Amino acid sequence: MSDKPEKVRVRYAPSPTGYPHVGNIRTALFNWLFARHCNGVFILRIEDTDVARTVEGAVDIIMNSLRWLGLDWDEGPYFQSQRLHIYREAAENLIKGGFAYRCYCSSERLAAMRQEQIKLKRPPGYDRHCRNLTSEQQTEMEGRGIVPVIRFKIPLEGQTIFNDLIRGDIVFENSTLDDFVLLKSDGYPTYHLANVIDDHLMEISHVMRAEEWVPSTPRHVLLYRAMGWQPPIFAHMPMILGTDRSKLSKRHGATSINEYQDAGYLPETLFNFLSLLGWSLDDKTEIMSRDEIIKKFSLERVSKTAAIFNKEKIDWMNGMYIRSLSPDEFAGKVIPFMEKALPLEIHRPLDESYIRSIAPLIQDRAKLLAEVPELTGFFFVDNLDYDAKLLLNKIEKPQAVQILQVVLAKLSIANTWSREMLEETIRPLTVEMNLKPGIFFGVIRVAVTGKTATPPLFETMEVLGKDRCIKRLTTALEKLTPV
RNA sequence: GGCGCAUUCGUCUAGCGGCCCAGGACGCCUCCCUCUCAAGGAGGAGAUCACCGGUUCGAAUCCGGUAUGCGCUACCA
Repeated sequence: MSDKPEKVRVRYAPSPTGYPHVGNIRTALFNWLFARHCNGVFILRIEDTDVARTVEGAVDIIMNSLRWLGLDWDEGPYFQSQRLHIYREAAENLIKGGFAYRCYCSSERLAAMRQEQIKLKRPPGYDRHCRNLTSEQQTEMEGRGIVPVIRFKIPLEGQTIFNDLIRGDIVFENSTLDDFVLLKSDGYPTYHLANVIDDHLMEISHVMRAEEWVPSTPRHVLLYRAMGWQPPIFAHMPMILGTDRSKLSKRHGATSINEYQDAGYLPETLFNFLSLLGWSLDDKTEIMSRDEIIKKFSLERVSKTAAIFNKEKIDWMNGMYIRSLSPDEFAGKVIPFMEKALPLEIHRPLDESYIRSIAPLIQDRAKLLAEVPELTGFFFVDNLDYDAKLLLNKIEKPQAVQILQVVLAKLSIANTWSREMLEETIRPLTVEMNLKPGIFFGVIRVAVTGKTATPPLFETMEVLGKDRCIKRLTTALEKLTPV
C-alpha cells in the first residue's frame, strides 16, 4: 500500500455501445482526475470485443463527450478489435501452460444446464464438462466442425484474495468461481481476457472501475497469476443509482451525458457535480474549479457507498455556474439554444447584439440554458399571445384601462428611451393614481410581455425598445376596450 | 438460490474512540430585500448515526451477528 508505482498510468475503457451514461463518465472523470493529480498518463481504450453490441458512431460520441467535459487523453484510442491476434496467442499459451482448455459445449446445452441448476437451487456456473477432454474426444469434436471457446481453469480449491484501495481486502473462495470463457467462438476475447492483457501490456498501474466489477476481479487476479504477471492496484468506485436506488438506467430519465449537454448544463457543472458523486474534499467545500479539483483529488477520499443522482442539486449548481459567467460568455452560450428553440417564424440568423442585450436580464433567472428561449420568447415575437384576463389579474378593468392610457400618453411623446427615463416617467404615475407600484407595474408588464413573471420591467422595456412597447401597450388597450 | 459489497437528515456528504445529544450542501419552510419572477441575505424544521450484542472509563467511529439494499451470477461489458 505504501510503495507507489513510479508512474501512474490509468485508463478509461468504455465499450462502444451507445451514449456513455453519467456513471460511466464519472468513472472516466475519476481516472482522469487521478492521472492529472499524479502527473500520470490517461489512456483511452475502446473495448469493442462484442461485435453484436457495437454501435456505429459510438466511439465518436464517447470522444466528444470526453472533450466536452475537458477530459483529454494522452494515449489512444486503442481498439481491442485491432489487437485480436494478441489475445488469441495468449489464450493458446494459456492452454499450453495448462491454465485453459477448449470447450465444445453448445449454447443449448449450456442453457439447459443453467436451467437445471436454477431448478435445483444450485449456484449457476459452467459444469466443467469439457475440462478434461482427451485429445481423441477433442479431435472428434473438431471433426464435427464444432468451433470451441477457450475457458480458464479455475483452481478447484483455495481462495483468491485481492486488495481494493477503497474497500480493503476482499476474499473469494475459488470453489464459487466457474470456468469462464476467455476466447469466444468468433475469435474475439471476452472482457476478462482482453482487459487483463491490455492492462498489463499498457502498463496500467491502477485499475479504477465501477463497483459492479468487484465479483469478476478474482478471475482477473487468477489470470494475471497464470500469465506470470503482477496485477495492478484495484480501486472500485461506488455506483451511481437512480432515484429508486437501482442501477441507473433509461427509465430514470436523463442518463447519458449528451442529454445534459442538450438540456443546457455547462460542462463545468457536470465536472464539478460528478466529482462530488463519490468523492468529497471536506465537510463544506462544494463549488470548486477544475484546477482545484485536480489539485485536491485523492482516492483516499472516495467513498464506499453508492450515490443517488440528485437532480435538484445539479440544477442548483448549474445556476451557480451560469451566474458566474460573464454576461458576454453567457450570451455566447445562449445563442445556439435560441437558434434551436425559438419559434421558426422568427427570422434567422438571430440578431446577436439583441440577444446580448437580453442575456443579462435572464442570467440570474436561468438554471438551464435550454430554458432561456422559453423565458425570453416575448422579446422576439411580433404578436404576444396572452389572455386579456391576465391584465386584470389584480385590478378592475376601468383602472387597467386608465393605466394603459396614461402610460401610453406619456411614453408616446418620449424622445429618449432608457430604464432610468422609463422609471422616472412611470413611477410617479403610481402615486398620482394612488396605486401600489406592484399592481400598476403588473398591468404594464403583462401588456408589454404577455407574462406575469419577467425580468425587471424598465430594463425589459428598455431592451424591447420604444416601438415595440408602444405597439404592445396599444394592443393591450384594444384587448380591454374592443371597438 | 450462491457469492460479494454497502448501511449518518428526503438526497449528496463531513466524521477515521472523547472536540458530535452529529457539521455542511441541495430541496423544503419563515423572514428581509423588492415592480413580478429570480438572485442575494438571515433564520428554521429535518438523522434515537439500520438493528442487536460485545470491546472500552468512553463508540456514529473497533469487533461479531441480524436485517435491509444494491451488484454479480452470459461465448455482454
